[in-house]
Amino acid sequence: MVRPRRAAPTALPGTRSRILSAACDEFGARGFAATTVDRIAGRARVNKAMIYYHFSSKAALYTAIVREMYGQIAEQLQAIATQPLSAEAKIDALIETLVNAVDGSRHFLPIFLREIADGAVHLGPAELALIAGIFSTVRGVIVEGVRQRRFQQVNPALAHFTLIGPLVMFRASAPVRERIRTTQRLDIGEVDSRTLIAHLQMVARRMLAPEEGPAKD
Amino acid sequence: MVRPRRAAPTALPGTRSRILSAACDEFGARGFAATTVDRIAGRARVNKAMIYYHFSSKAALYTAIVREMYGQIAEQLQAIATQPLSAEAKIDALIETLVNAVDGSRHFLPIFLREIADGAVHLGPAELALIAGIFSTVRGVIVEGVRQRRFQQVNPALAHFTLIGPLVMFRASAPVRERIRTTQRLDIGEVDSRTLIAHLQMVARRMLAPEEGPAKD
DNA sequence: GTCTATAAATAGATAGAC
DNA sequence: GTCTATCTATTTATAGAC
Repeated sequence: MVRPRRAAPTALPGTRSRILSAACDEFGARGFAATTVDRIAGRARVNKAMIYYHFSSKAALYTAIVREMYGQIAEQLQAIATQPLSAEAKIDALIETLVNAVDGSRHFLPIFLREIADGAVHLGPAELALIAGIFSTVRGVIVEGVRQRRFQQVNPALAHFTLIGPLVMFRASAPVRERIRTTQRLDIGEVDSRTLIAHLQMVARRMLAPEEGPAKD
Repeated sequence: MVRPRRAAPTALPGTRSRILSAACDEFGARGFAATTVDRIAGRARVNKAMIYYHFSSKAALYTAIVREMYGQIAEQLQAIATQPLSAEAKIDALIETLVNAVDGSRHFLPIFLREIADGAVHLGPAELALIAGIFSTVRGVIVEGVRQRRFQQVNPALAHFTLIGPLVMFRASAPVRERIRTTQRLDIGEVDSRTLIAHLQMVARRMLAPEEGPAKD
């Protein structure tokens, strides 16, 4: 699926990937508008003109990053949804994969949150399709479980965001919590990936459990 | 608490509030960095120089908006937490108040989400204290319920974000869902305030219910 | 592929008249 | 309080040498 980049024979090693990595850092830390091409170039240790040699514009560089980031996670989730597992097991696996993806990339959530806040104005149909795919996969498993009467008659849209909302907001707000902890003397608390996964799976189990009779565990 | 503005005797009516309203629209729609003082001036139908007469800088205008927005909700939540109610009733009331606040302001969530994503770099101690107050109030009710054994032994930080995360992400993502619905033919679904409140209260009740014996309702 | 130099547009902010 | 005009710095993007 990933089209191999034809690197010119005389290319310096990794220039393009250094640009991508630096841009990811900058966009993740500051957002699209506040990020300057100058800073990306400086961080990547290349001249600014190099960025325009490899990418047609600041926006094209940004969408390239979004496509790579969200393409990976969309694929992983899709793989889970198509496995022959119970709806409960798929939910657990989706949660584990989402937490690992979020905890594996410092920039995944900041970029995601800003696109949500911006109404995805920086994204084209291709990137929007990836986000739609993520949404569709999670939602599909919930609908499947409800149809099979394994889950209670919950609104799929609300159940969907009850799965991802706590993860997204808790992990994304860590820097703000850290500022609050130091300047306001209020420690809200941190948890490791394993604890977070267990909590989200507990919430999902309780939320989705049918009205009568407890969930099977 | 709100210091009354001394309007100069000859002031045109509402200039300052038109600026605040226009700035709220612009910051909410585009974020701090992408918003220009020119656009705010145009929307408020005042000259750009007027903005600098009323506010010392773009940043000061922004923080004034944040203080007003988050000050109001912080007060409302605090009022609930100090009432003589059971922890369960306080949770229900907090949820209802939060949903109504979110649904009552088009710009509340976009601004909040971007500050989360940015690590609150645009906020000073005063604005940070307001956000800390919101966090502290919600968290305090959870800790209270756990201490009274009315809630199960849940991690307060995780329970906290399980309450607000679904609300924030579901409502904030409505514009993106709308784009997905029209361009990707995927309808994830919308709900009214009442349905959203009921769902969040259901999730809270199930999440917090003690291990043995159902919640009292 | 990589660089220097610069174009062209736009940003935040201010001076000063009224 | 409100406006016109402008300053200064910064930004995206490109031309052209090597």
